[in-house]
Amino acid sequence: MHTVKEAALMTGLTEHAVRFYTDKGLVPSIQRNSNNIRMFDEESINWLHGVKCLKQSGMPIEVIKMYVDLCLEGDSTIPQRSALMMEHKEAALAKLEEAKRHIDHLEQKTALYQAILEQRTPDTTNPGNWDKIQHMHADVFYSPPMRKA
Amino acid sequence: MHTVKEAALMTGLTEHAVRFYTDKGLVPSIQRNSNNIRMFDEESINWLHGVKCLKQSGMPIEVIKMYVDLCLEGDSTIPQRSALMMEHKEAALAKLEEAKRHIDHLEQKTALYQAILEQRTPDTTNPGNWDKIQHMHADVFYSPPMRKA
DNA sequence: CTATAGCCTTCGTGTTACACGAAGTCAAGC
DNA sequence: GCTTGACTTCGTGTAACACGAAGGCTATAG
Repeated sequence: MHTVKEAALMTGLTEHAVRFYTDKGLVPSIQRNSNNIRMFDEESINWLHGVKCLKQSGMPIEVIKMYVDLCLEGDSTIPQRSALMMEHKEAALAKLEEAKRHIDHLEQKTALYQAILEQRTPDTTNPGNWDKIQHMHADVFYSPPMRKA
Repeated sequence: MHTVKEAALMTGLTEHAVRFYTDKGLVPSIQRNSNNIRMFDEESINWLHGVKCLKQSGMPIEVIKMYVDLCLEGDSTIPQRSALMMEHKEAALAKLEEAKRHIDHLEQKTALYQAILEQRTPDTTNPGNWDKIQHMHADVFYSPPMRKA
């Protein structure tokens, strides 16, 4: 049996978030002891993990709540739950793909910066270098610094 | 040259967001025509893409603004920009890893649901199935629906 | 010439998922 | 008996827009 503080540590959530989730009914297995203190058993910790997973993968609290409520209604809601999860998984996968593209983008930027820095500030005054330099800077971010303004 | 609407379409942002970003100074290359209308050239579209990338990978607008301002200061800020990007890339990578774990989690859930559904509602009334059923439901999400309450 | 459409502005409110602090209340342990 | 740690409610703040309203400009089409 764990307290809020422990549950927070175990899940990587803040105490605020843990209380918030329990108060919203996202941790149905939770119990209070005689002193009204939230007691988390392993199952409750699992729910917290699950809620964290769903939330961090983009599901709004409201929808998580719906899902939890469906769980509480018993086996008859399994088809709906399944559909919900499938949909959400697809959405999360799409986001993951986009995140990968963003990472690629960032990789390119950092690689460019590294290339520039490893050249130890190429001699900008030597016209012979200009092509190279222009080209190098050309995409960091996303053009040579504008001096238009 | 593109209008706000076009820029929104091209980048996948909303018009609101595009105006928001330009007003915050995140698109330094943007110009207004004689009728005070925002005109996006290719460079501005690129900035929008870049801002979108940074934001969606978790960078707060405020920090993006700092980065853009550094860009405008010229080559002398390249080391800072590089460091900023490296840090952000690392953070984004960490998030990506976590996202992957979440996806794994979701895969398991959906697989479990599929398994249950493909068995076409196993006969819950037959005690011979109970072990199987209990076990199957045991992790969907994250225990058999509580009937404690 | 006027009507419509598209762009602009500012204003104001709503949203999500908390973060944070304050104030006050318990119960347990030293 | 005092500190500690848990609890409560209250209230405010935040980010990054979303959305609508009101009002104004300009270009174009009929």
